[in-house]
Amino acid sequence: MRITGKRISESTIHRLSLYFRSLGILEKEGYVTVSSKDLAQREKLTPAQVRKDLSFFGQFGTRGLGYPVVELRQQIAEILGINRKWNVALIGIGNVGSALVSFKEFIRQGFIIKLIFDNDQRKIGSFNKGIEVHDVTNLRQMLNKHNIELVIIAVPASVAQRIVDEVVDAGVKALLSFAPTNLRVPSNVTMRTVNMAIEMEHLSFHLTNENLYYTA
Amino acid sequence: MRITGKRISESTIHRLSLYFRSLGILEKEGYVTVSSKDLAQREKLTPAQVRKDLSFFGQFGTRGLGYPVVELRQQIAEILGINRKWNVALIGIGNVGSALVSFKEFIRQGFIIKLIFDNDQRKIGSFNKGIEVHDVTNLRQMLNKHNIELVIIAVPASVAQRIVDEVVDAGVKALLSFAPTNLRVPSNVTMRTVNMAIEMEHLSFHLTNENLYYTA
DNA sequence: TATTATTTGTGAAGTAGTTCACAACAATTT
DNA sequence: AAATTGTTGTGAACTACTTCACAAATAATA
Repeated sequence: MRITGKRISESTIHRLSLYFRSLGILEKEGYVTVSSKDLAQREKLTPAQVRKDLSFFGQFGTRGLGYPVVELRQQIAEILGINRKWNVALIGIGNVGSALVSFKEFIRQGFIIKLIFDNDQRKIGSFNKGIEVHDVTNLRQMLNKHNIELVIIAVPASVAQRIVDEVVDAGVKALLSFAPTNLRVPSNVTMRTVNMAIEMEHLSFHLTNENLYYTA
Repeated sequence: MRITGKRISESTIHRLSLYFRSLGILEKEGYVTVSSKDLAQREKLTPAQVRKDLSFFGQFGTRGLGYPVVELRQQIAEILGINRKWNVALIGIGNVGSALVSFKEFIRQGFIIKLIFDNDQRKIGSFNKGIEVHDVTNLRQMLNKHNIELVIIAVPASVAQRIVDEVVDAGVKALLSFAPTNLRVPSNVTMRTVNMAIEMEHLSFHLTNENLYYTA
């Protein structure tokens, strides 16, 4: 466990993900070191922001030279917890669920979908990308049996809270939800929500209020 | 055009979307008015935050009583620009694209997918949810002809920037991208990016650094 | 009608996040 | 080997965002 004593904001974590990706590209391009200035430029940030973000977790750079690309990438992977595999379950194999199963980036990052659940008898027993679809009735015991650490919720809004409660009850501490509804989880559980309608609303806001004075 | 003279943060816009959804539920539940306290509770925010957010755009409430549910919802719809229909084009009808076409929330919010594009000859000419798939070669002229105001990018990372450039060139001012790569647009164009791998990395960060002292 | 209870709207205060600016240090050049 | 250049790491300053706190206004009650 890393002890920094300093608060880490969600924005910093988000930017670490961005740095991780840029460093992957830099590595492919053959760069050995990279300066905060270059990294900032690629992500449209300030060099100070990059240095500050990294400084929360240690001193990775060399003055006068910059950061070692391969090593920094590995360090960030460790910080983000993506230097290992995670057992993931997907609940709901509708349109969104199907797209997620095929999302190659997940596998590449070590997020391995081990189990798929649905409540539709026509889907149960079928296979998606080689993964069998299980009856959601057996949710809790299956999650435990397969040591699932991370669950993706891709079910209709109407049943989402019930499923979330069961998942939390099974001891899962991290959820990614695509259900367009407010879901409650205990404070020791992390849940992130992806709501594409809200993303669209940001865009329509900007189109509608083109000349409005707003911040980044 | 609304002139507030004050800066509106992206967080405020995001919360307006949340309020809009809560107000829809409140309306269904038969509430006539709602206090900032109640609204805040539903979204796990502070009452002051709710009032401050709304105050950027006008005075919608009545002291001692609260906000009129139906009217406030309509006002927020107007602010967000979702009191009308928007012509949307979807580029790339792979896994993600297919999921988006079926996403009912889009239609309900007035985001109408008018055109679908792909570069795969086997898909061109076929129909998805009643919408024909067009050859991406004709992108620019089709976008103009159909008055597309908003484009969703669901193509592989490798071709995303080229497509984005064409879309921008066609005069589109708002893009939603699902391509897991850094894309550049001019400053007068709004682009939002949904990257599910980054969402997963937030989760694995929290699982990995469970006891780390971090901010909301 | 007067009094009490609510709840908004907002300036002020407080907190969090970003950028500045420079000492410290490493690499390169002369 | 000294001087110059480049770049990090970080406290301080600044900016943005959130919460506080209360006057003002309305509704409910006596």
